[in-house]
Amino acid sequence: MVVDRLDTTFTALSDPTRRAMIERLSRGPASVHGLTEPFALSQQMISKHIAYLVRARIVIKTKRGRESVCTLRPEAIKTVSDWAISYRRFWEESFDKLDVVVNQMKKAEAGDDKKHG
Amino acid sequence: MVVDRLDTTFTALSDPTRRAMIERLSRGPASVHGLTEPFALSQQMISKHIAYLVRARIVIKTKRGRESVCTLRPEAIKTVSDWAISYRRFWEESFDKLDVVVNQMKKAEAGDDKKHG
DNA sequence: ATAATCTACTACCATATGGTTGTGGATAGG
DNA sequence: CCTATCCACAACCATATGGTAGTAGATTAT
Repeated sequence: MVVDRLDTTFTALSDPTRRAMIERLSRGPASVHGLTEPFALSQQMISKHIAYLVRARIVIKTKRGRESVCTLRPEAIKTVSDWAISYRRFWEESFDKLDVVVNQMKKAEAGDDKKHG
Repeated sequence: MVVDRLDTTFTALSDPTRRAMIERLSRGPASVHGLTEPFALSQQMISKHIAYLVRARIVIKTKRGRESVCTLRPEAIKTVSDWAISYRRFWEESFDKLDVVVNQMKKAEAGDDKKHG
């Protein structure tokens, strides 16, 4: 079930329009029409973009009369965060190593004035 | 500079082979050949996948003799984490609301036995 | 020098994606 | 009922991407 949702999730996130949609939806649900206005794109393209978000289960669409209301799924975004954070140890270690190097350089510089002429 | 690196970054992350490469590289640098073996893909495809990671500045390639050594850029992964975490407030609020709903349901259930009979 | 190894470059194919245009269905409002 | 609005569906196009096959360049080993 949780299989390769990461594929469709990251694909959905690779487009700036869709990320902007997420930003918009993070402030509350919106209809397809409501999502069309700010983006200067055709209604068809907006629907297509929404389809990618729905496929990745980032967004849920609900019929309400003649409108389709789009709602953001918080868990989906958290999934991305979880993926990245699983490498937290890696980048923190790297930054620690960088600190060590920087400090060594500072020490070397401090006792190294004569060489720089 | 920081422009739309998110586009290429998320595109790079949308493929399971490339995510596996990142996993591999998070445990240390590797040559193209070293990355080819575990994946049962042609050398050409591996190079192509690496190209996507390089384009997104997730990986850096360095020539060493006849080899190309690939190194992971920790900052790149952190960028993804930062993006997701920028919505942290959103999903935490949502989960809080969910908690409220769940608690209300529990309360309702507790004093509601007669209706279900 | 010759051969084996590591990598890049090119051409080629199928599918996915961003985008347009046209249209039809369903609902809301006059 | 008639019309405007909201949305979906289909056809179509250009480009990007996953993948294969063939080959050539550069470095290492014999």
